[in-house]
Amino acid sequence: MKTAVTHSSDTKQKVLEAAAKVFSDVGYHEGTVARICEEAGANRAAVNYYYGDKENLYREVWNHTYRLAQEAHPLQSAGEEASPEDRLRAFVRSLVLQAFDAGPAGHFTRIIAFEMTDPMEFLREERTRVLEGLFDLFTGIARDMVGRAVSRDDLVLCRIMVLAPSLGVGMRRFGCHAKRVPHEMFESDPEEMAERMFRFALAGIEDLRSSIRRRDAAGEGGA
Amino acid sequence: MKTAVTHSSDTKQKVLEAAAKVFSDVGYHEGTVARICEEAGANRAAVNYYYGDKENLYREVWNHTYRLAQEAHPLQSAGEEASPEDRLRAFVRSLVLQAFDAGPAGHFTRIIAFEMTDPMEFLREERTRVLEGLFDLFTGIARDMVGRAVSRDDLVLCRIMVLAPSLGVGMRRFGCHAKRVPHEMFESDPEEMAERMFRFALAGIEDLRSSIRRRDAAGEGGA
DNA sequence: TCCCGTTTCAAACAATAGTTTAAATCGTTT
DNA sequence: AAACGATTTAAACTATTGTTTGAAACGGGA
Repeated sequence: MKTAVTHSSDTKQKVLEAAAKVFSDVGYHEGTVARICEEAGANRAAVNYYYGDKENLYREVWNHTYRLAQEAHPLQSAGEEASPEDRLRAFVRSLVLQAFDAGPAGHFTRIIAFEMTDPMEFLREERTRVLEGLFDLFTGIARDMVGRAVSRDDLVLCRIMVLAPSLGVGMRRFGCHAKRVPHEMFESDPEEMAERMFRFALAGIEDLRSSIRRRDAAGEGGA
Repeated sequence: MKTAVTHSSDTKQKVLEAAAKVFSDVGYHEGTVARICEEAGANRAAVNYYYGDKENLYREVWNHTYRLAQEAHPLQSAGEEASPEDRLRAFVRSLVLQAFDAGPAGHFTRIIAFEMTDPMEFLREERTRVLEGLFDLFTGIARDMVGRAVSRDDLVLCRIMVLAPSLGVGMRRFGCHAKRVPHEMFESDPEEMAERMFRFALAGIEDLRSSIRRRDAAGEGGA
């Protein structure tokens, strides 16, 4: 059977992988189809032939690299029954390992970084889906850790203090002047750095929790 | 006197300000000279006439907005004699206030965000100067807070955990799906949020310090 | 071998954006 | 008012880039 795609050349896949590499390296605008096709060893017309246009290729890269990152370092690894602390540890660990993955699974973190500062309008749907999932997952963990009396600002505070470093760690330039990806940013390995980042965040969250307790106690006492 | 520039039209200044707004909004690539000149109420050729080319205009915008941000919320406000805690408080506060400044002084934070993910090669010098100053200033504070036995990784940890949120707070998209600048991200005012971010960071750093003490004590005991 | 759909390719095309140019305008000085 | 330099303007120019096109090459059935 499979009448049509008999010798199914792997050009399509090659283009996708090259695009993932290029886009994660220099972003959508500077990632020209000429360069992508060159790195894929294909003709310039390959992008349009297989993916219609550049925007659609970018969409496919987004979905593809997201899947790769999730498969390599899934965010939901700690089950629902685990303690909030362990769930946060697993959460931070996954993001950091994704960021430092030197292979294709590491592309997604850098693409997300581009999308945070310079969101592509045509990717709104896909981006929103992923980001909302990420934020919701984290918010659930933070809510469980801080306790019932958590306010909206408390959650935003946690989000900015935990997510910004966890995502930003894969960003260029945080290793001061790393040329490209800062894999040599830490002397210790990513696993250990993830654990240390988790502990830093944990201390902040526990401090927040106790300050909320004080705030509530004072509020009840004064009322 | 002033033979040449007698009626010195303010077009040059208008273009600079429009460029600052546009570049901080959509970045270098999407910030076309056409749009900049339109917003400045000037002719398309104004950029080249007054600034030579687009790259040079961007450079001027970088320096100009940096100066504005520094004048509005100077980073060195706490003197050398202040306690490390107070210096960190002032440091975080300045960055957060810069990020949330709704006027021209707020542009720089967003331009820096673009430069972190997508650094322009031709800006290397200027960018390095600013970033190195920022990193060095923070490193000095962190070193004083954590103590003598601080390692390189300790400092990188602090940098990523404190700088990423302080810079990232001005980034789009951290307010989940804010259309553009997330000034409505917090319910409380920037001053209070800065204080809370400082306290969160402080807890993390103090935890780090005590864990280093334990590490050293164990090391000496075991040796 | 011939046919036919698929894939590859080089060239042409169209759109965008930065830059240049030369003429026109304006304000000041003489 | 004439003259001069500085500024503004519209149009042309150039380079880049995404896309389209039509022909050529390929590979497996009939």
